[in-house]
Amino acid sequence: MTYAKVELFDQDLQVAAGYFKALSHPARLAILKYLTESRVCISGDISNELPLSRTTVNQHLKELKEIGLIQGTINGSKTNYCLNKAKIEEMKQVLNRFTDSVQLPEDFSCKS
Amino acid sequence: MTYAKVELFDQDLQVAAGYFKALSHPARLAILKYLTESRVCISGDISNELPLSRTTVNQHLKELKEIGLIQGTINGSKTNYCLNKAKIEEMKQVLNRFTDSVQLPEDFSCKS
DNA sequence: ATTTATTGACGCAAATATACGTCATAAATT
DNA sequence: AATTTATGACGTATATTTGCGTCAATAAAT
Repeated sequence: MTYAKVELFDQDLQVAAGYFKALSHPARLAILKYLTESRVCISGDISNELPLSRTTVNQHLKELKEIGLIQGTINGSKTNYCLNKAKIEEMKQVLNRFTDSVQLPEDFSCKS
Repeated sequence: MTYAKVELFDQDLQVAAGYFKALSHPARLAILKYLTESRVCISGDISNELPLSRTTVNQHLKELKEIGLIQGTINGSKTNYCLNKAKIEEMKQVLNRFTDSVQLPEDFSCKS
């Protein structure tokens, strides 16, 4: 998604890696978890929930927004952030498709 | 897993984020995929499969090894790398536990 | 109209990740 | 024994991520 060499890999691996990357920081997991529970909330509320400054949380929100997992709706001077259900479902599919592809057989063992 | 602030989050989020991070680069996904198909192989073989130098691939292998997803067995002058089935299963559980936790209800919609 | 919130954009410093080349080491080959 | 192979450790340059403070802009409240 970011480094030059990344583009030399198969498209499906790039896409999967992109989602994994979006989930690679606990702050972003915490945000998704919080949005799941509250369904709708404003960004300010979220930074109160996390041990990070408002600007840093905002940056994580931006990242999640850019990959499409959440969406922000402007409401007066506030912004309501919530999960993008369709995108989340798509992500789950992509992630499962990958993790399923590394399924090992019952009798597997490391033969050295 | 890496940044100082990461440790301020719940343990389960840290663990999940650690696995997601391990999967956040297509080279590592390609390695896992390749190991799944060949079951056992040497590191040199893998770098031939990827558009990266041997040392870079070695570094990705090291990362996967450190988190436990793969293991390397020294065999003479060669090293046989293969998947650590138990750890992979554990990872899948952790990842699923998280993704399941962001399951949204049928009637969900962004209320602004 | 003037403050007071609420946000996002911008820039900066420090920490990490990525990608490689070079070396050293040990095994296999000649 | 000398050479070739195979690997990992180490160092380095560059790119990206984190984390945060400051500012500007807009909305809300006084």
